[in-house]
Amino acid sequence: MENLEIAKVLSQMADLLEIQDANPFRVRAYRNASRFVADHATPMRKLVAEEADLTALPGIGKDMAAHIRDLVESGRLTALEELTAKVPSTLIDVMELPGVGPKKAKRLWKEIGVETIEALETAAQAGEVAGLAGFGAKSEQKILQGIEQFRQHRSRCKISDADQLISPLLEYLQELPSLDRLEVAGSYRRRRETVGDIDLLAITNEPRQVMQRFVSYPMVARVEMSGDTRGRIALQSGLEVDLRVLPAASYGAALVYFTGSKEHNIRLRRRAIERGLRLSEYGVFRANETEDGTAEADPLAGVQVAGAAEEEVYEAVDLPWIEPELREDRGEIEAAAAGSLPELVELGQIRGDLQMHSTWSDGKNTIEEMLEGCVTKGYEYFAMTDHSKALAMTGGLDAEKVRQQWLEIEEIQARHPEIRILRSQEIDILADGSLDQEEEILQGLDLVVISVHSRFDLPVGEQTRRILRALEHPQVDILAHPTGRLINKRPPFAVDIDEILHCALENGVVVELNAHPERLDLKDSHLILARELGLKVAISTDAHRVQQLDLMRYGVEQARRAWLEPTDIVNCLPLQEFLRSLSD
DNA sequence: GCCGTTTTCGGCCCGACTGTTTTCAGTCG
Repeated sequence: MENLEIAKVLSQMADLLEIQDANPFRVRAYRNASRFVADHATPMRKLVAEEADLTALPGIGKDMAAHIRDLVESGRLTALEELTAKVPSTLIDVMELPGVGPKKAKRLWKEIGVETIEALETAAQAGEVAGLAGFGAKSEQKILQGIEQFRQHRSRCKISDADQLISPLLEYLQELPSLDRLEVAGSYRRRRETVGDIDLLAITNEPRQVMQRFVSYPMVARVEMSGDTRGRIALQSGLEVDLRVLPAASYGAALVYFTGSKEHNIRLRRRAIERGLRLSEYGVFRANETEDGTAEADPLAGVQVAGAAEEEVYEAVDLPWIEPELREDRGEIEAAAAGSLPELVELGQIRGDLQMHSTWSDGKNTIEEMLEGCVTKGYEYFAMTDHSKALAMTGGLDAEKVRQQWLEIEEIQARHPEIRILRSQEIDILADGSLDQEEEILQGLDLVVISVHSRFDLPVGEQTRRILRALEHPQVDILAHPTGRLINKRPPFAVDIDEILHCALENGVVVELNAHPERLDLKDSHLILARELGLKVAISTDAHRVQQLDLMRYGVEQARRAWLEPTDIVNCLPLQEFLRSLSD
């Protein structure tokens, strides 16, 4: 059983326990374990096979370790079966609906026998829901609306789509003179590959005006909530946007809080408590105790010791400021406390782009146009990586065509001494692991990039062996988009990524982080593993037109999420050093 | 259910909004 599946079972456990009114901290333990397993690049089945001590993993104790072992070995979990005997597992879907949590799901089930979304729809349409205690006409309507949405689109929004969708909203809000500051926080600021919704943070002395403008944005499909300090709208695109309005004295604390992640925030708050402080979106306060010893209910009670800037919030809990991309509780708090935070790679440090296509195959621009685009970026070099002949639909190049292309490259290079063109190709890994190009051509290329474009459905063992065989070819330099996923479109092909990364390291092959926002392949947890192994990474745009050279930023952001520094990235090397690294 | 050199027991983050509750529970982020 793979990590994602194990994570799913653990999360189901959490949902079902919650419906049963289990100890909320027990529920949280399952959620934490689920999240950890989902994010972990090394397969649990491998750790189990090696008889590794699973309880050494964060958030995994004796019980979780046993659960994971059961799931790996039998694909089943007795504890889950016992739970689903008591609570129908289809209630998990019902809980996905907005406004329906564990308590209401339980009531729907116990009082009117609703176990599924379909049954709930029927009951709501018949008006049976509104009469239940805790429900009313509005919640019944909200449920019906939620079911509609549930069916339409459930996928998260790609970060690049979010960039596009919210920039006009930001401009619209910024036209308001009384708005002092506007920031996008949340997973968007952490630059996750997808975002569930958008969190906006506004600083103003006129909260009503800002909220009013927010809810009257022309692209609003519905207003879901609008109070004095918090509002929520759904755009016509389906993307939901939250706006929180705060005073300037709380700006830093609010930005920390709404940037998250939730797990990162929990750690910060715990540090605050350890120091006799209370941390909320309003600031850091010296904790006051009421006479009976309970916590003060007023969030602004006590003396504010920090809050206007992020730096001072971190300082109040004895930490340096932490880059948003790192705030996932994946060790950044410990590193910050120890003064060992990484010096994250920046876009300006990229000196070349190592995958792009031209009109020779399926690109839309000529080699020279792509060159000019790279010069504009200030690059020292770039690799011209048109497809190989197996990809006939892209006009892939056979040996003869490649030789012709070399002549053109030579001619263009002569006219453009300001940038080095690397003779390269994106060569298909055929189903048996051999490469789709003649040996003589492979020897003549400056850079050999390989990738899988076919037979995505091979069983995991076969797919892995196919790629391992290709990695062992002595001419190979870079393995491109190693898992083949397309976000929201195509799952990664079944492959043992752990084994592939190890094999790449042994064979001196660099792995590509494909910067295209639809790919972002490798994903952050894979890149973390690569870094731990000391495996180098290439960030490449895979541009098919000049404009797409701009996609580099998404790759760099993803790399930053994985703690990568410029020394981890081969295309941060100056040209001569990069060329030397290829010959090693 | 997890965790820990102050703890192996007793903690575990915190506040806003909605709807239906006539004073607050549930949900959400």
